Formats: sequence, structure tokens, C-alpha cells
Amino acid sequence: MPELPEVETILQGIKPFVILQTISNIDIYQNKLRWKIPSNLNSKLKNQTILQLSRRGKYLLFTTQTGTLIIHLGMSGKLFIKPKQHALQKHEHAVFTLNDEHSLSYVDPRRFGAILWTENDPLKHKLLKDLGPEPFSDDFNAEYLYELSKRHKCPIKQLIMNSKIVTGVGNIYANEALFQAEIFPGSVANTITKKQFYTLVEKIKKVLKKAIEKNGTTIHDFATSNGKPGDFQNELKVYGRTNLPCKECKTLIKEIRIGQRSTFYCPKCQFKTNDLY
DNA sequence: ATCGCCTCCTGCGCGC
DNA sequence: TGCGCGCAGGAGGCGA
Repeated sequence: MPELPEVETILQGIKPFVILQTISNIDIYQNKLRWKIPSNLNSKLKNQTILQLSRRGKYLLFTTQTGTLIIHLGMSGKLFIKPKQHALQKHEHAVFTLNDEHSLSYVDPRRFGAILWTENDPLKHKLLKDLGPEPFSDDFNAEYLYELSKRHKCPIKQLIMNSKIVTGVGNIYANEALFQAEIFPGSVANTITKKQFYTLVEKIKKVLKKAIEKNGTTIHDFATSNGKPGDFQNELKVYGRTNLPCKECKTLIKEIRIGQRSTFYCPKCQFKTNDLY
């Protein structure tokens, strides 16, 4: 479900409710997620105060005195604040009781997400240590991407969706950024020019920023932590628009598969010069 | 080191 | 209306 803008939207939404709250209890109803929820999570996390809430890529980090709770939402995960004693909903796998008023609830139908605990530096955790730069950081720039692209023969779309290269760019925003940069998604990474990378990096930052402003994209059922849907789906230029006219040139949007993921492009705007297909 | 495919899971929409 | 199929916002892990 969530890409970086959706995760960021959730982070901002729950932050005021979790910061400096002490977790009085953790109820696990299903521990089989992508990885098993650690069986000692309750004993480790109980009575810990959440000092800080941050994000690394699509991983949410809840910092306490003794360690860090790491949450990833996978494809279908949701995290929201609900009134305590609220009835359990379907696929609600974990509930963190915050205080007399609220609890933090983790819902994830497909269970591709993860709830983990570490007592070391979370950034050195196995799953986080090799992540590429944050897309908004100065480390993510055209020169960096251009240098890396020299040793990659994958399609450019797969390059920017690779979290070891840059974190947080998922399928929706990869499609959208490539459209805005007028680059065909199937173009071999090492054939993209430095000039194109300048445009692409700028568009990635731009599209992610705009999506955060709009509280993310709601395609099926993504909801922000207050239950409201995001608003970016109205801005989508190519994603999910197969056979609909391009918003720029009226040419019909095409759909192909790249790396097992649906890929949308305008055959005219994203002019094919160095294409795989 | 990189790539390409598979996998984990449930739900939904489509075509027959 | 029911069924089977393929696809869905992710990404680690494997063998080649």
C-alpha cells in the first residue's frame, strides 16, 4: 500500500498521539507477518516511553529509552490511532496501548509488513543498513545516480525503485516521475544521460513532495491516521490510466510489465530512444 | 556485484 | 450468482 508519501503522512498523523506516551500494553493477535513479531516484544516494550518517531525509507522508527520499535507497512499495512476499547477489526494484528484514551493499531490484510525490535542502532539493523539515501537529501542527486547507473543494465524504472539506490520510491511515484522527466521506463539505466538524470532527480523529489502535501495517494483504501483518504490520486498522470488519453498530448497511455510491476507510460511524451522494448 | 524470478498473504474485480 | 484467474501501493532471498 504505502510508498514514502503515505508513510510520511501516517508518521505526521500519529506523531502528536505517540510522542512521550508510555506504552502500557501490547496485544498481538497475529504474529506471522513478513517476519515473526519477536515473542519478547511485550516484555521489552512494555512501560517504555516513545521519545522519538522518525522514518528511514518506508520504515517507521519508534525510539524508546531501551531500544527501537521498527514498523514496515508492506503492501497493505495501516497504522492508526483509535480510542481505547474500540472493537477489533479484521486483520488487526497488533495493538499498542498508549494511555487511557488511545491505542495505536496495526492492520495488515496481506501481512507483508513487519514489526521488529532492536536494542542497537536501528540504522545498523540488517534491513536498514544498506538502504540508499533519502530522496529529499542532498546525497540523492544527479551525479550520484549517474555514477551508479554506469554499472546497471536494468530498466531505469527498476533502478529508481531499488531501495539500495534510493529509498521510498515505489511503483506509483516511479511511474509518475519518469513521465514528468519524459523518460521511457524501460530505458536501460546505463544509457540515460547525465542531463536526463538531472531532470529525473528533480522530478522524483517534486512528485514525492507534492504527494506528501496531498496526504498521499488513495487507490483502494489507503487512509491517513485520521481515517481520511489521501488526495494525490487526482494528480496522477499515468499510473492506472491504461488506454486513457495522456493529460499532456492525448495519446493513449500504454501499460507494460517491468520487473513484475505494472508500468504506465505515454508513447509520445516518453519518447523511446534507448529502449528495452 | 547484479539480475531476474519467486515468495510471503488476502481481497477484489474481471471474464466466462 | 459463482468460480477461477490475475493483479494489487513491497522487498528480501535465492540461484545463475
